[in-house]
Amino acid sequence: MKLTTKSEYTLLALIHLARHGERGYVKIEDICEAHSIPKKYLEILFSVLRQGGYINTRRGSAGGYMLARPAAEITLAEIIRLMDGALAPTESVSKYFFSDTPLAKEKKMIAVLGEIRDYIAGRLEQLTLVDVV
Amino acid sequence: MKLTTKSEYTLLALIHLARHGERGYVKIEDICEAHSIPKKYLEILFSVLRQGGYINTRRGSAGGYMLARPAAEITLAEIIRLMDGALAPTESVSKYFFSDTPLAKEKKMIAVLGEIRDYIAGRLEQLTLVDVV
DNA sequence: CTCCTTGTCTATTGACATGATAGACAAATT
DNA sequence: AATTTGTCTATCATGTCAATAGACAAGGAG
Repeated sequence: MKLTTKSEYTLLALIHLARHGERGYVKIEDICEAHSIPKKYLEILFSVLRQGGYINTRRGSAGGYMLARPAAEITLAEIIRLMDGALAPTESVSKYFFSDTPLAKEKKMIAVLGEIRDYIAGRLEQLTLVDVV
Repeated sequence: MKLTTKSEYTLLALIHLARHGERGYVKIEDICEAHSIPKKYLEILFSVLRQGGYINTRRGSAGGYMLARPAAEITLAEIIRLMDGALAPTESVSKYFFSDTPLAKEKKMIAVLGEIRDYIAGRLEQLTLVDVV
């Protein structure tokens, strides 16, 4: 499991959008100023969110970004997976990538790590943006 | 939290030593062959373990490596911390590094991540080498 | 219709960590 | 003395993270 500034900035920005709610589009610069995020960097992260269908955009003045789905339907797990990859501590215990890691043959290690993965995934899949706003 | 091949190779090697038990020193090459670990790379990892007091060494023929402490007293948590750093998902929820991360001001996020950290740390601190041999 | 505002795209960068390798050196056993 | 093994220093390729720059496209305001 990885949790880089990609996920962190993204979650911050999404929380910002969730707080702003239905009151129209939010300019990227407002978000960046509020949380000290480099503008050009957040643009890249937002382009991933847009392609993932999480946000709607509008250009021109009065343009900006807005949540495309209800905050209650966006889980922390999917955002982190989208930005930083699988939640498993190591590849060999990821549900979707059964590629070999050095530990792959140590069944007890795999069991331990799998258990931790299940906890992390379970917890983060329960939580949505509304829980952290 | 990070779990790279450093921790993975190290855990594998320690498990190997634990299985060999009191039956004398184990050559690094035997370990490498058994688990497909690059020899020169494992040497580096072993030097960290030695400086940490986890293994004893002996040179010359019939030399090699041996656990310096009972396997039951070596937790998975300390090995992973030694090789890959803190167990917390992100710096801002690490017990020892309260440095600022972007999420630092979002109390609910910190609570969630702290909870996950506590679970991971608790689990890995309970488990020792004998549990995974 | 034109200007201004804002998002979109392509690319490039520096810093750092990971994973690995090579070779000289030191110590202990036979 | 010869052989075996660990120890040390150094270097390397690759990839990711984090950030920045600049040209371009689209929409709204006047």
